[in-house]
Amino acid sequence: MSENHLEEINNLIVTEFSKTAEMFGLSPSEARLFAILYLEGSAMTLDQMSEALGKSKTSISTGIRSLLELNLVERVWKKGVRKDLYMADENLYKKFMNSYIHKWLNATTRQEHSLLEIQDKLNKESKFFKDDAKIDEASELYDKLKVMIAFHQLIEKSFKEIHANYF
Amino acid sequence: MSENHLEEINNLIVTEFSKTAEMFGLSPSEARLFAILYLEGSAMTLDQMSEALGKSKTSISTGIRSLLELNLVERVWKKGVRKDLYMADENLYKKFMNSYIHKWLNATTRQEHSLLEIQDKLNKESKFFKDDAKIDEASELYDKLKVMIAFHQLIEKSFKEIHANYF
DNA sequence: TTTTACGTACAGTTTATTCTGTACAAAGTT
DNA sequence: AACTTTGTACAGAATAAACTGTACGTAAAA
Repeated sequence: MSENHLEEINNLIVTEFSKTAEMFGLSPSEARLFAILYLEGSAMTLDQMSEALGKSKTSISTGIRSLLELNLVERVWKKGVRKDLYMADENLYKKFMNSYIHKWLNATTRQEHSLLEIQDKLNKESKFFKDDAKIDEASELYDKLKVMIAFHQLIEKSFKEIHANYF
Repeated sequence: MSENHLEEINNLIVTEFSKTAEMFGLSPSEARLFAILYLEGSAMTLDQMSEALGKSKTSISTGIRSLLELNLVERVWKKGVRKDLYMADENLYKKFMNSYIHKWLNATTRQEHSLLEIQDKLNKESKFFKDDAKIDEASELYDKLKVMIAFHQLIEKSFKEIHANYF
């Protein structure tokens, strides 16, 4: 009886916490996998997670790989255990925020870089424009690019500040 | 010739900027729609966007609705124009960040609330537990819940700070 | 060495998302 | 009034994402 209650509450927590993980950019299935692992507290094998989620081992395997790449989960080793063991970091806030901020910083600097390249390209090409209409169009594009690049720089600044404040 | 070049550069910018918009949680199609609209600079009709993206008007219509809900786009009115006109806000940073932060704050407070309710439920139920194992399990769940709730509160704090710093 | 267990690549299937075309209501035009 | 035009609801089609089962390489166990 009370077994069921705990089971049910556990499920509620997993469901709710999955939503939070989704906010951090995890897909619904990655999120649920992480939630299960986090709530378990200790290391789990692929089979255990497969059992807990009712999904194939293959599916869990790819899911875990994503979480590893995001640095939200790590493989641990335990004496005498042959299967791979995986564990969610205890320090939720730190891990999630770190992973998230880095994802943003990576993406935004990369994108800023791309925009700078485009800007450069536009610069070179627009030298050959004679037609006034084209020159105007190019100049408008140029302005937009400037704004977008500045936008990226602001984002970078914000995320760097969060990072500096909390870690 | 140079027409093509501008065309191409425009397309590069749209593609690159879409990725940024995706970081803010837009789906790929929403992102591209926004990028088109933003880069255009002036108001566009559904038909124009449909043409520009090579998608059906129905598709644009639903896409625009999403962007409206996210408050990233607004409907504008122009004398003598019968069709609906939509425009992306010029102030990228402000709009995106605002939309983003509010999305986070909404979600995280809602989720925190849910967790508190679950905590309450667990509290009530665990009063009836006699079995030691169950009591331990309940207490572990309780601890996890506490951590998660604290996690949400930290997130809230972070996002409120960003909001305060920038607006 | 042979056997068994484990994890993942890959192909195919299932499920979810996105898109299209038709139909229709609301508003504009003649 | 009849006739256009415009936007969206809805159902079905196309596309993308998630999942499964089989197959196989690698490593531990017998």
